[in-house]
Amino acid sequence: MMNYWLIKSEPDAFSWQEQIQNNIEPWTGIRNHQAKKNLQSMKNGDLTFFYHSNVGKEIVGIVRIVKEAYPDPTDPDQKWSCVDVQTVCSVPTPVTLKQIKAIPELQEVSLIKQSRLSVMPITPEHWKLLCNLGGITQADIKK
DNA sequence: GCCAACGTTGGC
DNA sequence: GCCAACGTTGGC
Repeated sequence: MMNYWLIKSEPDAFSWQEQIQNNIEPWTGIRNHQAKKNLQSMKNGDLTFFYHSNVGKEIVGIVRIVKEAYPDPTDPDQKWSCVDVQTVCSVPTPVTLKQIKAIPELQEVSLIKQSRLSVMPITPEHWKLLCNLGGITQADIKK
């Protein structure tokens, strides 16, 4: 059973270009309980949108979970979690927040409803729709 | 346990 | 730079 997610990053702090260069990246620094819960629900192979917050405000890429939740090494108390993500592909036509807000079917996505949440689930229906908007094909996200 | 004060995120 | 939304802290 495949699950879909969306993670946010401020490009000034960590951009999609850096993700591409690093290929596999530990997703550390999450300090919110709901986001932590979502991190811990991620399974190897799950696909995740990579969203640029603040600058760009658009979905720019797709990554895959390659290591399930483990203690965040950047947390001295080791009470927060992180996962490892691997670059899958870029989104040919980045999907902007503005676009998403303009589409009635997408009004329920957490990106809009819980604008401060940085790790959130995406329903399969929304995933498919967002892929279509971004020009992502099934072939792009196969191994 | 309530709530005011304060800090952070993120869109505009 | 502003501010809404929301989380956290600390006094009571």
